[in-house]
Amino acid sequence: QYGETKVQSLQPTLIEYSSPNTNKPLHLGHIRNNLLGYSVSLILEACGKNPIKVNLINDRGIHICKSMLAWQKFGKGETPESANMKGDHLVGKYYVEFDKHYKTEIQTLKSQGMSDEEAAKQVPLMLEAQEMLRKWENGDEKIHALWQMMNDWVYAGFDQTYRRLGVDFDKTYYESKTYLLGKALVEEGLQKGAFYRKADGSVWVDLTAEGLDEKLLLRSDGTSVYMTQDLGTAELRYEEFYPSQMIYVVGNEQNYHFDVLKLVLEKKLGKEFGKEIHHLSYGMVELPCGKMKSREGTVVDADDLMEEMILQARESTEALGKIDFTSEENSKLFEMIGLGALKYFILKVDPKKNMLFDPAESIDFNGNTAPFIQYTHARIKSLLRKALADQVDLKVQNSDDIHLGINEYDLIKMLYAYPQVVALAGENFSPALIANYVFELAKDFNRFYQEVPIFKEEDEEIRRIRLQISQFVALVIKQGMRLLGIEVPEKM
RNA sequence: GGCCCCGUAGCUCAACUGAAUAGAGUAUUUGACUACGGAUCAAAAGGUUACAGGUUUGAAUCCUGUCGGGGUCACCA
Repeated sequence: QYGETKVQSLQPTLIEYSSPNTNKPLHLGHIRNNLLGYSVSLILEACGKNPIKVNLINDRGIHICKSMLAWQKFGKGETPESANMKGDHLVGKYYVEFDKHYKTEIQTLKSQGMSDEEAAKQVPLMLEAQEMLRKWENGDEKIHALWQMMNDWVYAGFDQTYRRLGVDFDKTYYESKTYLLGKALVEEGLQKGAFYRKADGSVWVDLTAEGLDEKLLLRSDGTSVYMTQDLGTAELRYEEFYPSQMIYVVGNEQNYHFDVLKLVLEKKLGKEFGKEIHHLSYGMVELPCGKMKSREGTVVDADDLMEEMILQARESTEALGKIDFTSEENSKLFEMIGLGALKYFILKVDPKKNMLFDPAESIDFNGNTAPFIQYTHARIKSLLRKALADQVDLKVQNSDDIHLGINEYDLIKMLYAYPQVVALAGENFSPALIANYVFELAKDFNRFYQEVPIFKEEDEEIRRIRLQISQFVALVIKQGMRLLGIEVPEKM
């Protein structure tokens, strides 16, 4: 029952993760982000904290206008229904479409003798997109209707992806509603003399004394930038929840951004809550060919990947000839194994580190993998079913006078360590610690299982002890895997 | 170029934050009771922890330098 306590009166711990853009579907990088955020929230909960999961959807800006414009120009009224496509994929298709036309137009301009820079400034399609953004910001009704419609398509798609991945949120913020925040803080900083205004009206903060650069906080036209919004959003959340900690699950490419964010809040503005911000920075998922780039089509799509994993689980299971279940049980099992393998593959790596994903070799089902652990669990459950059928009483009668073998001793020691592992994982925000522990436990059990007879053991008392150890191992495996967001089957 | 992160078996990852012989998985080779479920287990082999110095009783871990890889330095988010 580790992990089931939740003290409501505790100050909450805010954890932001996922934070997608609404111009394209989720990919492998988001998967690492989502799995981490969700798992860390479960681990914190198990450590007696009160996590609140929040998502901040980037639903406005030039990139969304690109998709909108491309759809308007080339879409011929296509909808997710008419195209028989998930909404996020459809919108993503037009984002790519925009880029294609953009490149053609820029080529045309260059062939007319323009320089790269000149051409980039004058691409008609880009000018139109910028015009669209201006209209959006001025509240143009038609543009807002289009924006709303296409975003709704995307949300429907995201919901499906999130649900399949098994993650959720307590609260969702939309950037369209928060992007104006932070201006008051900028004003405050100006009055304190922490920031300064340049001749063109733009506002800056000088962090050169802290070893960083000068950073823009407000454009010369008075509009806010990413940093401004993040300052404002942090304050908003602080006032809304009074959290003891605010965790941001964001890739390590934004380390610099968060250094600045903390510095500005803590040192420049003297905000206490700046201290409570923690950037849970995770490494990138690299492909054998290098970094993922959406424009070059080298992204691994989240939906495709999940589908592929589940398919592989099916094939492996059928190859092993284990299909004496009903078809409904089957599909549930294949999801459990396929998604389990994917989640474990990603979570077992230290979050801080970059990791490699090779689609060709795909994800193994043997060795240090979720299916291995799931198999161990299923096997123990099978033992326990047999014990139940044979009406074996698991209760150890006389625990004083028992000689444990080295295998039993090791397993018991291992089981005892579990709460410490969870605590450590909580302190370090590292699901990997739990993954590695559970794997060790499963491995130790398999050795035990292989080397030591259970039902064939003649001494009744020893038999009971072995069964009980098995039962506990299964329990801890199940609990540990649950903290990774991975389910574990009764049989497989 | 400035700043930040990383470099551990062929490959993918560990190493309780400075401790004793650097561990797993995978790939390779070999073996396992007519099975309590073989998606398992056992064994062999695989390393000068990128390199060179330094600190320490003790370094993969801390410091300095070199080489190699990545990130970041937008009036994008």
